[in-house]
Amino acid sequence: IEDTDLQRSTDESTRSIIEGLEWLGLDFDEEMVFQSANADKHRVAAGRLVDEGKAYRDFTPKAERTDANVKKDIADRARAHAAEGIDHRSNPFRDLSKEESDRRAAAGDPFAVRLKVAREGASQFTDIVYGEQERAHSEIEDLVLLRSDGHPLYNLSVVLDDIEMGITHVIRGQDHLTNTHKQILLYQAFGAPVPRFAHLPLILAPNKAKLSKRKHGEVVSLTTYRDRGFVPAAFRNFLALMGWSPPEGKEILSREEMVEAFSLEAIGRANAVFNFQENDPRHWTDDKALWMNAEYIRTMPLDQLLPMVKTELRAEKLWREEYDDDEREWFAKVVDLIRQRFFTLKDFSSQGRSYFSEDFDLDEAAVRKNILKEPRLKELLPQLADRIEAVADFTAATAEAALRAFAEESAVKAGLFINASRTMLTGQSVGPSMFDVFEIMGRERSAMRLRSQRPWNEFQ
RNA sequence: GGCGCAUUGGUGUAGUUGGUUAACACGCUGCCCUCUCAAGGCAGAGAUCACGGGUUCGAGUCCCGUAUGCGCUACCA
Repeated sequence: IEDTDLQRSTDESTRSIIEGLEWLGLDFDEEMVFQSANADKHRVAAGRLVDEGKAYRDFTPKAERTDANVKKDIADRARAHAAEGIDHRSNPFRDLSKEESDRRAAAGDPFAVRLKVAREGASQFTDIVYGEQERAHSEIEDLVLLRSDGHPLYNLSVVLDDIEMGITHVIRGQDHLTNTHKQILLYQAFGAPVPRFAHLPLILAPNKAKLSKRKHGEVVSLTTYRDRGFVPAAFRNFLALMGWSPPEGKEILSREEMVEAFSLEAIGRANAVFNFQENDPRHWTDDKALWMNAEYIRTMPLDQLLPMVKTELRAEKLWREEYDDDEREWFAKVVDLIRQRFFTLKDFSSQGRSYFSEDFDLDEAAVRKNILKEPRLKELLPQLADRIEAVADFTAATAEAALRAFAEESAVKAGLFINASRTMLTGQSVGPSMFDVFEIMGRERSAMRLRSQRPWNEFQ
């Protein structure tokens, strides 16, 4: 956990990272290391570099900058320096004698510690994703290792911790590609072997801006996907496809298959756009992510889905202990039936509500189209309820036979009864095959709902 | 301002060492199936491979330039 900047790194932010990884099923084998916990060691190491002459104390007073205008500041200063013909890297303290430096430090003058970057030469490395990288030392400023308050900075801390942990491969965002050269200089200063690097393309917002929590809100947070009904494996699968593609072209991959198929070499170099429309609830996140989630919901092993549905129903106070006990089989059948057209786990408690509770809404458009449009239904539906109730061995097939027979007697199309029944029983105009719904709802409940007066009471 | 990285249909990507009609997934359109909506099946629209030069018999693939986007250039990470 790279939390060297204690002001920005909050418990909240690290908890969100950890929860997100856990939810995705990305667990880890070793202990979690907090960079901030090793600050003392990092300070000592920087001091050693000063003693060896590889770093120096900079007594220049700290320049105050705000996050908002750093980029502009940097550009402005670079322009000014170029105009006046001064080397922006020049620093009067770089070549201060050791005695003078020690004397001022002992006198209590505040100082930052900077790495003394060679003026000549270049650093290079082979990135596993981006290939050969080279950067002249003249492009690298004498980076600050320790702030004047003694606080170690990120570039120093990562390198030191990675050396201590024996890290062999550093895999991170492309935003660190050019920083890597500085870190290599540090590995060399400490006489440690340089690890392999693999930089990953970034994920951009639809307007191609870098995706950030501040600008794009909850759509970037993993916990959002958990809370809005994503199956972890589905989102993990979708995410894996941003910037990487499986060699065989098969896109739906289990964790095991992904481990098998994955290689750093197959990662692309262009940033990926995460396609979502902030103000459209139907497209609140990437369409393909939504599709992938639906695909998982309808095809994953039922016994893996059931606990997720249980959690969802419980959160919405729709869960009954019988579903784990006497009605276990029934519950599994309902879920299997309705999951076919659901996109998120949330749908089980919203669109699927009528299967688990008598307290469900009637969709007004559905009621008008399927029930109120045909006035005779007010008379016929209760009669249909009688017929349904009279069915001896109640199944989808026998319910269908009864309904069709009554339709013929009443000289109406079966479709009229079917669509009306769907709305009476589920409140909706769409859903699974109606006879399966009858069977699932059962004889009593079906008859009772067919006799309901709600459509006329609520919409007339 | 300097340096770096990238650029294939709306989105995610595939396109081996340059070689026929640029492939797949999502999305979109139509048809079939059908009690509705999905799913599924079939068909289809959509890309002058950012632009301009060059090398070559031949370039999405190689070279140069331009543009655009992103990143770094911080006593942020």
